[in-house]
Amino acid sequence: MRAAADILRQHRLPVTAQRVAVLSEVSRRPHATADEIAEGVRVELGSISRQSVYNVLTVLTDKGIIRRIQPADSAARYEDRVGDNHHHLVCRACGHTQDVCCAKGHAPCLTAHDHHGFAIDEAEVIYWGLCPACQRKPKR
Amino acid sequence: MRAAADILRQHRLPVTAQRVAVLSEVSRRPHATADEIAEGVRVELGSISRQSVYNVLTVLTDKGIIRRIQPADSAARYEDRVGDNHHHLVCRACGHTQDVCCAKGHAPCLTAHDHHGFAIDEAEVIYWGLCPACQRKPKR
DNA sequence: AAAAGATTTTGACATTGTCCAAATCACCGG
DNA sequence: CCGGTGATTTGGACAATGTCAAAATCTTTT
Ligand SMILES: [Mn+2]
Ligand SMILES: [Mn+2]
Ligand SMILES: [Zn+2]
Ligand SMILES: [Zn+2]
Repeated sequence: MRAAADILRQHRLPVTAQRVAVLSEVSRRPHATADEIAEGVRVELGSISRQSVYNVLTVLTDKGIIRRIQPADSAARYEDRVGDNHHHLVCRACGHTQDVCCAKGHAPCLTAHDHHGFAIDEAEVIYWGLCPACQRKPKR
Repeated sequence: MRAAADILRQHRLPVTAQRVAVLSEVSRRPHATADEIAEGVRVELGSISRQSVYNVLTVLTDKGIIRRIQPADSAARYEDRVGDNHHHLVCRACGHTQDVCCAKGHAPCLTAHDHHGFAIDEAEVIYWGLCPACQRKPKR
């Protein structure tokens, strides 16, 4: 995996400490929320504004360097792995998010039978359930 | 379709004007948000508190009378059609949401190849794209 | 018709984001 | 290496969507 700074330069984005730290954190901790990323970055950098975290995540997402996913009942999550059209397993209890390979190959990996005239560009699949840890916890 | 009041009684829920109106509105206008439902109910009832709309939607959802869906970049939406495991086509531009039959039969209609020990109870599929109307609008 | 329990309301509060203007920084050219 | 310039970062206000809790009101049941 290339260094964050190189990736930024490659996309002609000015290299700033905040961008390097946010991108590194996203790589280090897949599926983290903006807040979790901010925490991680503060360990590295000492501080970063909430707004900058959002700014950086947005520009990286727009450039296609990272991907944003937004499962129900959770803040948006971000990840490094782009372009491989994988899907997610999400725990209803703790929100733990796990990558899962696409059953088919490329996007869109499913075709709606009757697409009602929509021009579909992505089929998003989220498998909901309980992660192994939460299955063991007392149910109520 | 049975009258809202009957459905409520059938589930042993006290029948109130607010519940009847909210449930009717959800039936009448599939995939509406809580705010849109509130507007609709106010036409019927004159007024309803924001909190009651949420209370009613929550109890109806918990009883399985309606279903809540939460596409990215949109408030939660509600619908009548439960238990048929259908999916959705969502317009990236205007949020218009269209039902689409499940490619397979029952839930979970897809099986993750490697499910990483998760106990999966639902495979949620959202097809993203542009609705016919938004395809015609000038792109920018 | 009254009692008991559930629902509705009101108003405060939480979370997750976005908007804007001022301060600061990164990069380029000399 | 030093400014200048345009982009980025910050801080603070604000917006959207929900949730919490207590008091008032309604439904159901005797
Ligand atoms: Mn992933
Ligand atoms: Mn639907
Ligand atoms: Zn879990
Ligand atoms: Zn549209």
